[in-house]
Amino acid sequence: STHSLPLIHLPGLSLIQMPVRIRLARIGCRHDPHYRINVANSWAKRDGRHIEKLGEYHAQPDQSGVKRISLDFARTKYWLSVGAQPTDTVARLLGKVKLIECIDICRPESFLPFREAPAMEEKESTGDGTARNNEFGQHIVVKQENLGPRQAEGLAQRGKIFSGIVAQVNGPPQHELEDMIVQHGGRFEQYHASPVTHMIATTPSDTEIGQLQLERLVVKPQWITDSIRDKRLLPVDEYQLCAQAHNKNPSTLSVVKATNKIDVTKNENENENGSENENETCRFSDDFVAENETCRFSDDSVIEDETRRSYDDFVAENETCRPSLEEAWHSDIADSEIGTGNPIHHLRLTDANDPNFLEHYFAASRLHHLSTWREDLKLFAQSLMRKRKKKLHSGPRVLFHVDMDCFFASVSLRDRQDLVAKPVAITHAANRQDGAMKLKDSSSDLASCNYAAREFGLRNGMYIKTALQLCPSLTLLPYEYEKYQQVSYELYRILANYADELQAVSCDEVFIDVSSAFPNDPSTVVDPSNLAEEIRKVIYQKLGCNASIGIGSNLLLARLATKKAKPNGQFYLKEDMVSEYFQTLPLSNIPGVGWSIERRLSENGWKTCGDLLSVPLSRLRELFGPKQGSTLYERARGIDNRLISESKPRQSVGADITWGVRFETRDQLYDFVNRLSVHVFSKLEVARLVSYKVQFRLLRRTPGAGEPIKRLGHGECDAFSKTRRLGGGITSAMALQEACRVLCNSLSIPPGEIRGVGIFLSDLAEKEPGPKQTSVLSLMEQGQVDPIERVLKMLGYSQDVFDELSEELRQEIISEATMKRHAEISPTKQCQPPAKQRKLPVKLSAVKRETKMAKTSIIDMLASRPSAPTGVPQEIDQTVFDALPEEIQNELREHYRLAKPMTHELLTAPIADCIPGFCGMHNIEEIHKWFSKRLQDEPAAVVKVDILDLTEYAIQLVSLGGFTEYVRVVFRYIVAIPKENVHLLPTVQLAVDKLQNAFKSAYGTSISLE
DNA sequence: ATCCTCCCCTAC
DNA sequence: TAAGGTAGGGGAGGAT
Ligand SMILES: Nc1ccn([C@H]2C[C@H](O)[C@@H](COP(=O)(O)OP(=O)(O)OP(=O)(O)O)O2)c(=O)n1
Ligand SMILES: [Mg+2]
Ligand SMILES: [Mg+2]
Repeated sequence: STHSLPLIHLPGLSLIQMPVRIRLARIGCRHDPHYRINVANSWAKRDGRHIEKLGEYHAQPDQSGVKRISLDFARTKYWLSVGAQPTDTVARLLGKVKLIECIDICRPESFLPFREAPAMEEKESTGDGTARNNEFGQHIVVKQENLGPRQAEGLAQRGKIFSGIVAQVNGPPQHELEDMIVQHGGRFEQYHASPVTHMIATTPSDTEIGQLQLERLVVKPQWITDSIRDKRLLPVDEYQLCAQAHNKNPSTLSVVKATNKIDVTKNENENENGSENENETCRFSDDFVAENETCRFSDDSVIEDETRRSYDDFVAENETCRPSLEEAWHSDIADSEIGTGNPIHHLRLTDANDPNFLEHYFAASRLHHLSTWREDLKLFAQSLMRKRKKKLHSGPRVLFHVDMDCFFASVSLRDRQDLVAKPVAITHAANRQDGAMKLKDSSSDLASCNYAAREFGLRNGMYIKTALQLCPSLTLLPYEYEKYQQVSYELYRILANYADELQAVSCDEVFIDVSSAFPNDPSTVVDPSNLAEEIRKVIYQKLGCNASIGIGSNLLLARLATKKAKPNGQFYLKEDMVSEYFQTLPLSNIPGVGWSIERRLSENGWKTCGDLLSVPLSRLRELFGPKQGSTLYERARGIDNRLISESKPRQSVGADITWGVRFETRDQLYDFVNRLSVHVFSKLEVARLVSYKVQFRLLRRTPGAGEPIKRLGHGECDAFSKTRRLGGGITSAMALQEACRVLCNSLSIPPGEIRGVGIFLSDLAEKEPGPKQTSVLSLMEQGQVDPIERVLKMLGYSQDVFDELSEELRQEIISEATMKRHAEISPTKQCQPPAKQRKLPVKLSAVKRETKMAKTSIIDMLASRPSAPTGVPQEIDQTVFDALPEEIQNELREHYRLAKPMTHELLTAPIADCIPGFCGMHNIEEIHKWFSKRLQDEPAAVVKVDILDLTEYAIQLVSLGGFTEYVRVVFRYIVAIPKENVHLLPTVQLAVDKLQNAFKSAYGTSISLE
């Protein structure tokens, strides 16, 4: 029966790419490594989710010196027969037990003696496995049958008790429970942050690992086992660990009701004027606001000096003639509150007055993710391309525009093969508990829908209620941000292998220049489609999702070609096709032509690119301005002179919240502005930039506008902004808060009217301008930095400490280290080192004076290590130590002796027992060492959890009180991580935000680097 | 001319 | 319930 699987047609994909692997997953502890032999999607993490377990392999010999392997022969044969690819190691194991030749032993779970370990050098077994000679390295050819990637069918045979269940297992026996869940149709998540439907735990403490589980359904493991026993999904009631955790208490419920009541009233009001419609493309307003009226509040008043006029003054003056009196709904809120005596905002957790609003909001916001990923990926792309040597190519340009098909939907559908052919959409509405009845009113956004859904007219960005009208059978799936991010970074890595140049566009979209893959001679005709095909195959194989590729000789053509290529295809828009292709191409298809410009064009009767051919350039410039006019003129003709990856460094850093903003008092507004300031300043710090200019913006509900169509949305609004330059730069979060408060006051908008708040910093400069770039980075690129590294390593730190030093000190270190290196290299200078070394100015005292980070970390390192016989700290490489000038050696020894009693109190903190991975660690050096190793050994997804764990630990210290300096050291360490590991930027920003939040709620102020 | 401030628009 | 963010291009109109 396993061979009558339905076929899925996947054009252009040969079977060899079936992305199902048979591979090892490491389980067991450090000293008893053993491995599970799993069937898994090739894009899954090594120890992550698998489709089916086939057996186990014990790398350590047992007492009788035998290494044991257990294997379900029948299932293994089945998987091989449908094209699952064993990894090399597994192939060797299978070869050893002769399964590859399909011997007819079919004893499930049988143990076989296995005397020699195969080599364990492949990626999946990073553990402690030492590479050995590979005696079993014969290549195995696995029979490919005509089945395509229907890998999950094996699982279908087991029934789907847990279909739709996403569990996070916290207590033991974790792996076994996860296995059971997967084998019966469910899924599990490893990370605290991931959305799950059920948490499985034996004791309440198991759920305290993260702090986000408060609202989750927590059930005992028995629920799993009993459900499997009864072959059906049992109700959770009797298995809930702690009913409180899931059921809201009655008082909360009643408040929710009260809130709804008000919403109903508001909705009724809205239905009468109901001016906002969903098809509006302009986010803030339907109509253009008359010029010179946009700032009427500040214009009407006689404010000259913004700093001298407080908001209080404004309110006092306007108390008697409040412009908002006519705006009924605002009074409604105030009235109901007074009437019930029930301060709603205290209990309504979803709006901006919740102190944790930003954290929760950002965690859930797709557009926030999209934006931050884009910035991070720009840097990641740079770092990827820096490592590749530049190829020069003078032949014709060949540009690929690579874009994942229905990205969010595709990622989710990897694990839901049953849904691929059905219409599917990714949306927050998928998390709704209540029935489908209410979904048809949902104003939740549709982020991404698959192509089956698009046949019904569904489009990204629609409201769910609209989508359901067009397609009642639509399946809704929730966001899975972790996965999108992982796929994005992997996509970039893959494409960097093919690219001469690479330009990040978004998390699912990249331009690459692949010209050098083709001959210089323009007369030779080579079809770039083959290369595109190959890249798409690799993407599918590695990521399990389809990409489409547009090919063109400039960015515009490549971009337009992608539209035609989709889905799951490629298209070469050759230059000789341009005139025909563009004649009928709607102008709205030109990137940069959106809703507004399209309308202005159509007002002149221009709809297609062909229509613009007869319009003189001068006319277009007259109508649209010099730049936009010229651009339109060129784009309509297929002309695009932009160069790929020609991007300036970042020009601005900001944050903009236009959802959930509902203030009733001035203090609420200020509190929120303060929290947003902290966030923006920490973004600036993580980006290692300084800024000299603040722009503050408020969205004000347009007078007379109806209620927003989107729940807690901004509705129809006008935007008001003020800018302020700070000569000395914005030096702290508090300075930013002050600046924002001033600007906020000068805008003079009643809090109840505000629907959005934005803070944007510009006039940016590198935090340590000049020297940092020219010295450290360039030296590192030239490979001249090793002596510095040795010195710094010896000090227990690397680049991050170095960058904290003053310019002079760094310069000295560099010059000395460079000379030292030359001395080492050149034998003729052997006589010189003593003199040089004597001058080496890397004095610990100077270093310590310069930075607290260096001070604390060095002293801490010294304090935390017992003395070696020579007086050399054990962790310092003796040869490195010996190579140091005597002066430094002495200084090290001296500090080593002195430091311990002095600093113990300051620099040790309670052991973080509750944080996995940090057990027993209580000083920064241990943590640093741990991270250095993890950064080297572990994939980003794992280090990411480490960082979040460390953050949790720091947050616990904060809530304990005290340990401020220690937390600061941890904070600085975290902030420094992305400098060498750009791919961790998203995590670090998240961690920093969390830490800042915790610090602020404990101490009322954010923590600073200094 | 060029810069500055306050916007608007666009893309994902 | 719902999570409508953000960086960059650019225009209008005033100041320099
Ligand atoms: N209004 C939008 C547009 C996009 N996205 C997110 C979800 C998309 O999956 C992702 C990529 O955007 P694309 O424009 O590339 O759209 P898709 O990849 O979903 O579909 P397509 O096949 O058209 O590229 O960005 C979003 O959340 N909201
Ligand atoms: Mg896409
Ligand atoms: Mg895209």
